[in-house]
Amino acid sequence: MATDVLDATFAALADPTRRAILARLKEGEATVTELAAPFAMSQPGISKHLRVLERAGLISRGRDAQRRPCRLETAPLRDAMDWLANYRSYWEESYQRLDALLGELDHDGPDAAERETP
Amino acid sequence: MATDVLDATFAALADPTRRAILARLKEGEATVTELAAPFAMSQPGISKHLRVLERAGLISRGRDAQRRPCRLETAPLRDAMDWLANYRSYWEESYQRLDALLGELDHDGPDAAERETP
DNA sequence: CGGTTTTATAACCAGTTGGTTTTCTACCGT
DNA sequence: ACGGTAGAAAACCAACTGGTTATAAAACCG
Repeated sequence: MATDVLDATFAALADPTRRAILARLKEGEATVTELAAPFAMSQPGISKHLRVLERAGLISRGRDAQRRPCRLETAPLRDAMDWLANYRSYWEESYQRLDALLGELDHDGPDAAERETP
Repeated sequence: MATDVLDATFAALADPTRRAILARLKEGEATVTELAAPFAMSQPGISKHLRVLERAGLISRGRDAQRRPCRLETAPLRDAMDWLANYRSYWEESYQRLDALLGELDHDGPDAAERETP
């Protein structure tokens, strides 16, 4: 998993407009003007965002006369999730420790193991 | 899940130095100089990266005399994974469709249902 | 052909980012 | 009290971002 791929992916995801565009593309292909409609932004503004998404591999574009329909590409999203998944065990481990602590408190009260002379 | 939280999280993750710092912190707490050691970068450079990570909630810092040990905080990583997980069904669906298509080909050949006058 | 629609490109601007060097503060050990 | 160590803060810089307007290119429609 090349670092600059993750760089581009995370950077592309760090903008709410671009995340909204991706969310819209989950519903299916869309043209640039369709994608631009919900936003109070100029068309070239949207085109710039689309170029960022395209260079990150998050969308691909076809041809339909004048239109350039965009479609979602999920491969980089999976790479990003794979990277994040490396941390899943870490936070689940925290839960396990918390669970164990709570269980111990419930049973014996705090520091039951360390107590010696009651 | 507030959008500016995801903004800050993804933006923080979009830098290889910062991702390497997080990876190091999986092994446990570390001081600034410990974190800086592997990089060909000035100490203030690392401090700047740490501030970005801290403002994104990805690390927290304690006190140990002059040292400010950093520890990993996973909550924003979970939020990021939650957001990405919304796309998991999409790419799995693609696999399902591919699976279905391959199964159909194997059984009846393509377009078996549409055939009428052989 | 001429006009309209769809998209891309260019040039520009303000603000942010990633890095530097220099300096400052706070704490430790002797 | 004093010198050394850990880290932060400030000032600066080049490069990149996110937005704009204006213009151009490509393909349709009549």
